[in-house]
Amino acid sequence: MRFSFCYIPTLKESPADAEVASHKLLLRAGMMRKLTSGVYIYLPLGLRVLDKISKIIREEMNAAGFQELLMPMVQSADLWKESGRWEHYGKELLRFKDRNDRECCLGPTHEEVITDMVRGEVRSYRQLPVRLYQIQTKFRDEVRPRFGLMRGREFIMKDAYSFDMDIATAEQSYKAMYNAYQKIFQRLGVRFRSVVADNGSIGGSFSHEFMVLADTGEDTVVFCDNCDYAANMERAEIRWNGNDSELSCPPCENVDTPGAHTVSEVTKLLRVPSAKLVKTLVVLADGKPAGVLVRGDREMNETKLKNLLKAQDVKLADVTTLVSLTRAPLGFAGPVGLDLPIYADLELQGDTDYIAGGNKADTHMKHVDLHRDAHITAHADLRNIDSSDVCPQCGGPISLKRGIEVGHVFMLGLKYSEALRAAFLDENGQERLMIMGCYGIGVSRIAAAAIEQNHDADGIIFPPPIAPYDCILLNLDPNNAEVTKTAEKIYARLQQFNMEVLYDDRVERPGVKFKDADLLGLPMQIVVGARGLARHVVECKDRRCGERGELALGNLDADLHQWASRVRDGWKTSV
RNA sequence: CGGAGCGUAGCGCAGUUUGGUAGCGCAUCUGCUUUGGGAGCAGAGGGUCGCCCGUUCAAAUCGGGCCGUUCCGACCA
Repeated sequence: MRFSFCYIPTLKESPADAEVASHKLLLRAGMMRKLTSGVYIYLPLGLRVLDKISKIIREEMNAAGFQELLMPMVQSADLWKESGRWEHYGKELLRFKDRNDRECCLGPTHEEVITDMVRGEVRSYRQLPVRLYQIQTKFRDEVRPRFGLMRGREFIMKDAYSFDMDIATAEQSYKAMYNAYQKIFQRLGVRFRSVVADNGSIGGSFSHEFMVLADTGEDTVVFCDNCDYAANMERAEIRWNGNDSELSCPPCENVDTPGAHTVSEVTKLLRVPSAKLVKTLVVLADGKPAGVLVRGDREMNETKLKNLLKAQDVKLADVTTLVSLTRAPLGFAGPVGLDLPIYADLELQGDTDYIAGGNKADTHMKHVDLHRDAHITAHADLRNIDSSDVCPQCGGPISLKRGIEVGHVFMLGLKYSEALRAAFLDENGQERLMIMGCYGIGVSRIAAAAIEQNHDADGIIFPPPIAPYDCILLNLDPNNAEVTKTAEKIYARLQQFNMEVLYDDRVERPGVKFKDADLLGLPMQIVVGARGLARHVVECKDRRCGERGELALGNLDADLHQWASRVRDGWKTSV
């Protein structure tokens, strides 16, 4: 493609509203523009990247036995009411009414639509399994869109769905997708890990996430340094050694702690480590209040609590509710005498003699023995794992890293087939519900994640599999007949080799072209200029490592091939 | 939803404190020179200062309301 024919509006400066590298660079490289919050126009170059990603996904999905279809973005509310998600999905579901006053929504995901279709079609176990996917625009009215393509409201997603007759074949579908995802992310050229994950509002029985590792990731991922354990922090279990201590504890008593609302204020005042404190959090689980106890140096894990209480929604109680329940100002809630169901973190079963809030202004309580002084409804794993914990699988040391979720596979079980009555007759003529799975990949998010992982001060460094072009060819002096003749010849030759080339034939100064070439991040640069021609060579550069070389005009084909494979191989070893 | 910031030419910003003719850099257009890492000189075009209401002789500037947008938090597949 000739640059002079292209719409590639590059920018020298980053727009002020871009915060992270991928957002800035996608804008600067002329790959996208913002229309409104969380909604972007994909410009020609950006679209090529999305197409490359989609092509790889399609190939692996097809190879895994899934067929592509395309479902509508506009959906009727009826199906969502039937599944129960019209009430539970929350404000992310963009709802509106059509001219006949019928309630509709924009599809944030398609379990309802596809299950409705399949239940109308499939009657017999002979028709199963059904394995389908689509690549389509989704809309989720996110509370806080941010970081450009990383968390948009409108975004492109590949979503796949499987319907099986029994658990065994459903697990085959799941396994097929898990393996396909491994291949897809390997082929895309991103550094990633699969981790055990929580099912969240999609529901179902178990799931894995595929995480691109990058500091700007919004998720925290836990890895074992010894074994293959890897999990999302939301989900990472804590190994508790169960050291029930029989230490005697003196009777509890109040202690004045004027103005000490926070754990750090209390520890400072009483000169004790924060591990000797019990933090009492009052939460509302689907509107019902409950107390949650974790050690002073720990963080509560909302996902674990939500799963324990089987609640749709868990949040910290607002101050008014808190004050009326504890009869004390914020910061002085405690378990003793608190008339609520109380859930305590596992490790609080062990030691005794804690300091806790006194449910009274400016008062804490010391020598608290939770067994003796409080009514604990249940003990459970309710806190976030941290780097002082050990691997729940092998007991080895763990490390925490940031990740960007680019894929998620779910075993749904009966969640939707039950709600929407997706049933079939088995070989005995018995009616049974289909076992479902669903599998998502954030196509547009991958583009952002890949750039987060692969860029430098000069611009993007595309992994070759998703680069919009394989190569950029710079004609440094379009007014020089000899230079132009050679550049045109190389341009034609590259195309004969089936290389995708962006030919910079613009009447611009060399510096402009060099800067744009680095910014766009195409893997290989070929430079045709008078200096090189005087020595019967053109120059080339590997964008990734910056290595430069020369192609002899007399041996062009062979030299080109050698460089192209060098750039490819150099990339592979760096992933 | 809570907190904070921002909104002035296509982009990046100054001007707002202390009201008085709308500015700078980049980009764009014309001409000349230049031509291997975002050129130089000369000239030109381009803005209802987010919107509405108010105060004032006079509002980008002061007051009120609204809208948009970004960041932090809460939330999230």
